[in-house]
Amino acid sequence: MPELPEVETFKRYIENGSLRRRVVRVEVRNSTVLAVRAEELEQRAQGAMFLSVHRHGKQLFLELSSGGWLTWHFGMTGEPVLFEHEEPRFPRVLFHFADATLAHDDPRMLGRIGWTASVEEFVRRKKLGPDALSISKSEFVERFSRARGAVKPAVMDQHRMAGIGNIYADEVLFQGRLDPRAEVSSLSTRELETMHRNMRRVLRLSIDKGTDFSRFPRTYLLHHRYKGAACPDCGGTVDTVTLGGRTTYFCPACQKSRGTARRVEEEA
DNA sequence: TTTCATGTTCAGCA
DNA sequence: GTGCTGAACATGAA
Repeated sequence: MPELPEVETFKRYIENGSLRRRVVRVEVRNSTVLAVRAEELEQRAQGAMFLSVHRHGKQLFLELSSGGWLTWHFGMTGEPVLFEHEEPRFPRVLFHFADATLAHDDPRMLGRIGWTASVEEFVRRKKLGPDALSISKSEFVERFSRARGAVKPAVMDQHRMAGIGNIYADEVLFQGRLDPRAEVSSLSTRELETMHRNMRRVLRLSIDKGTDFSRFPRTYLLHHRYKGAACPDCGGTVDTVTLGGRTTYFCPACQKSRGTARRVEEEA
């Protein structure tokens, strides 16, 4: 579930019931999801409280009353679940409060929980770009002006800008009727500014709707991510192509570009 | 049974 | 350094 809007929703979820409660016990069911030794996590979190939550891109940080921050990434299938009796299906790490538990529920175990002394230091070490909802129009234009290759992988590159993943990259490009294969350096400043605006609109709308896709406009492409789907705009058939190693859904009729990122030499 | 999946990382190559 | 591809991680769902 987790791209920027989902992680922002997780942030609010945690703020809404998991702050300032004492962690009486940390239970690690699968150390695969740990980016820190289990003993260290227990030592730092047990007896402590979560004071605040910060988000950068798809990364979450929980401030610990004992000092430093818990780093929490959700991978492809992770999510936080606060429960009292009904345990979720795939709890990998559990923070037990006196009368409730906050769990990292994650079937595929691609998420990671760790610790850092400073959010800034962590962002620097991971080389994460600016957050997609915080980046200014001018910095967006500047950073994408320096990129080469197809526009979609550039938008998903967390080093360039953090927060956009496969689903939202496709949606942002569809909203702007941009070909995901278009050479990013062929885009004008005006087109980049429009992309920045579309990106903010899509992310904000998703957060406003609680990331519930069923509440998204029917004009959105994300309702049409399956083989043979019809484009919500022109009714043509949605096509797929692999970009950045991920399946990309787009409407070849609506999303046309002057040039694609494929090298001419390779086509000869 | 096979294929795919809202992510990240790394090796190998141009 | 930049970009691209494929594989690995690990498991459920279609």
